[in-house]
Amino acid sequence: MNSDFFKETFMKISEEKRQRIIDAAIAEFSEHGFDSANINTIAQRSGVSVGSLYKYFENKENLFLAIVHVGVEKLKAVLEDIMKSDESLESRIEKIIKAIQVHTRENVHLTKLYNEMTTEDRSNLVWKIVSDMENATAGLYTSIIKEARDKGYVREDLNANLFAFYLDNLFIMLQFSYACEYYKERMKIFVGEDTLNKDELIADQLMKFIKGAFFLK
Amino acid sequence: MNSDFFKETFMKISEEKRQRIIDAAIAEFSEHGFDSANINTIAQRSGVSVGSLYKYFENKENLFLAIVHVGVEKLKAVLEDIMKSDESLESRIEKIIKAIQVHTRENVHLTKLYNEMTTEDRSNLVWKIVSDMENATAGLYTSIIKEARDKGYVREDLNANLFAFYLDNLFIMLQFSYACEYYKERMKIFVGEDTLNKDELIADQLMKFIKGAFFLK
Amino acid sequence: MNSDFFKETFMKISEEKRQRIIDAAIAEFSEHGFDSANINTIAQRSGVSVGSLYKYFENKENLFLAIVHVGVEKLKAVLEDIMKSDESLESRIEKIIKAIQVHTRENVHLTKLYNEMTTEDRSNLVWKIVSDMENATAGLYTSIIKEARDKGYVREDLNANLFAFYLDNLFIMLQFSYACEYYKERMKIFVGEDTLNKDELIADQLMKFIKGAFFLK
Amino acid sequence: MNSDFFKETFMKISEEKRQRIIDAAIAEFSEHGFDSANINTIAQRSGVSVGSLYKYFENKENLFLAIVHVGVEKLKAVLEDIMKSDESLESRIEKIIKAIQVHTRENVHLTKLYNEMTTEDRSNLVWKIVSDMENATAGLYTSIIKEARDKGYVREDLNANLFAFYLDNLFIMLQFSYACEYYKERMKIFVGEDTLNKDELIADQLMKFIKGAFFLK
DNA sequence: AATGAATGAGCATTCATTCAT
DNA sequence: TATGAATGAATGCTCATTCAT
Repeated sequence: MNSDFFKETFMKISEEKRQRIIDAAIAEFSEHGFDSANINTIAQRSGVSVGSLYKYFENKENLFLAIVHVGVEKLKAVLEDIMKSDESLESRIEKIIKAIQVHTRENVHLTKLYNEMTTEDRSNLVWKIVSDMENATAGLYTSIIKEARDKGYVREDLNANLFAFYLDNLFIMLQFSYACEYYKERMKIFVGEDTLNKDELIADQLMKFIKGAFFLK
Repeated sequence: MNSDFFKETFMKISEEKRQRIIDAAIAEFSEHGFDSANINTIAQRSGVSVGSLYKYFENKENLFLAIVHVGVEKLKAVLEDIMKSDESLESRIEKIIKAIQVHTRENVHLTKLYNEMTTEDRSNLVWKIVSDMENATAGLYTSIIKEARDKGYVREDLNANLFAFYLDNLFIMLQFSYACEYYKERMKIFVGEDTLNKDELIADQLMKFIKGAFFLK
Repeated sequence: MNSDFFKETFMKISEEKRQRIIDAAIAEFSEHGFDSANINTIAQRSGVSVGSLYKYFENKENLFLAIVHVGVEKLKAVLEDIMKSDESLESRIEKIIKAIQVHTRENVHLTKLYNEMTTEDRSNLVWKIVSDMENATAGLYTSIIKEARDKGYVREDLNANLFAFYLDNLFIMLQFSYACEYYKERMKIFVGEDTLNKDELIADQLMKFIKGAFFLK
Repeated sequence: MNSDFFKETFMKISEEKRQRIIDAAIAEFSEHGFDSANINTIAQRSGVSVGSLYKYFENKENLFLAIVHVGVEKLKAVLEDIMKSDESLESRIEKIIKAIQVHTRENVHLTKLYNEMTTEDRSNLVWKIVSDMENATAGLYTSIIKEARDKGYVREDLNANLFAFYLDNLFIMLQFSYACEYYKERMKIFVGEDTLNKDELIADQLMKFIKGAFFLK
């Protein structure tokens, strides 16, 4: 963990307690946003006193940033894992789509938090944490696309940077559509009520969409 | 205007005063988010007393919802205007992209507000307002795509609903990338610092991306 | 009143309410010192809501400074009134002593506050307010002493500045001895339990002490 | 040491550690006042755990009182040393003035603490500790003055108790003027900026002032 | 005996909402 | 109808004190 946001003491407590705090904070922040999130509630939810919380984190903002950091690292790990294999662009994209479906469902709060972050006043600070990941994935996408283009696997006339951008846009919206109430409702309009059972359809069609965009026919 | 969110009195005041209130509220809510937005500040900014504000709107939430409603209607008008022409799918998509670029720049606050809305807590209420528009656009996209598919203009194997969904996803992210700090920063990673001067490139490549996804070659 | 410390709104309320707030604040601050003084208690004591208090004063510190200012102005008025007459040094000193006895008893809280002030961390800020008075009285004392010296009424070998300093020191201690618990107890050691009935003795002997110090015999 | 304020355990630790605690406490209390003084900071400053501190002292108040006691004893020693010689009143006063100048500069914290003590709230408790010294010095001053008066060395018409009182008042103010920020600033008004280099002048004039008050001419 | 992590009551300050004028 | 002063509940943060190790 990046210790810019928490004090030494936070690493001295039991792994289990640390996790309880992180979980409670992610839940609270993702449900209410930064301003309305209640530190006292986080303390209660995690079975820790407010005083202790302030022993671990300088203030509310740092707790928030630490939490964001955790979320980012988790997502980064998932994506890098996939991207660093040496499979084809096509199969990597397919894997990412599936991974997003699984990871997002398992980390709904984290994804909500990510959406929350994009609205904050604090986005400059937040940006410092997230940019690391965004840079990493952007770079990966772009280079893989370039490689595929140079090998003649995908159309020549595409701008690798922008295609990577649109690709990532589709992925981000996919995440939100699985986690955030608003986007979940919105997806129902297109997919129907039982979105849960349509994972495969959603993935297949997205794959088709993306392949069409990228590949020669 | 939909009177679910404001009291009769709001329609009795001058158009100009009403607009001042709406503008001030949009600015305040989009800058600080729902919770941190300050009703007293909105009153000041719009040159109206708090007392009056509460004569026009039941409470903070209703003011927010009324504002959201305004934003939605505005966006809806832009989109419907474009979609209701009888041009080809391709040229309509092109027009939407350009329209988003122009409209978003002119209505940064509104777009931020839209992002804000997608955030928890109030999303159920918000959904009631937005669903109307989302349904409309979703329906439009889908039917146009179906039509094009039936006419053999686009690939046969696409699911019109889902392709419409991904299309709209790309549009939403494009809006945010032009208006919200976080997404603006993120776009820079892919496009470089001077995103302002790359409107055409961004539009062209997005067009290429979408055309590839949809069209036969 | 010096408006550096309160907001306009404070002058818009009724004289009576303003006085209640000032009295409550003086009492609270003089009893507990700056840090332990409780704003919520001041609000209650003065029959005003906390919210209102914060409408009148930016924060706790400004309320404190405003209060100090009031006290200083009051004392200043008393002293200047006496010093500006054109009586002899001797009779002016006598009048000051009597005035201190009366004023201090009538403004016990204010005098306690003055003692409190001398200990505060905040003494730089406080100093700005008080220095005005201290400068005024110091100047007055010094010039009167100089005048008396030049006229040959008092000993020639005295340094007017320093004699003014010691004179004022005696006056300050006299005030505290009438108002602050600690100094009251201490005075009893010298004067006996019923200090209350010994005003005259105390004044006479102090007069004798000072006259001896100043005057030729 | 008077064990009313500390537990047995405090005497069982090394002299050096004890001194560290006392020094840290004097510094903290004199810098911030009783309420804002931070026990945890005192623990850190003295390199002792909070737990231990509470093993030595029942609570914050008792630590404060113990500290006050130390300060009082120190001052008492200085004064008694001087007063118990059998020199003349005049030379004893002179010695006290010089001693105050030296001692105060060496024990600024202690003097600030003394001023702090005179403040409300705790003054009853404090009084119990200080009264011992005040009684001693008051008695000493008074008896010496009486003696001098009976011997015809000083004016007959003075009330020994009250003259002792005023004398002590001058001494107290001298101390504060050398140690406490507020009083230091105030002294500058009378003496000018470089008070540091005017020790002799200050002492000489005070001597003159007091001698005038006491002695026949 | 010594430690220092944990506790939670307490307080300054904000702001949605009300209501007398 | 309009005003804006008044309200007071709510919350981030601190620190004296405890107690398991």
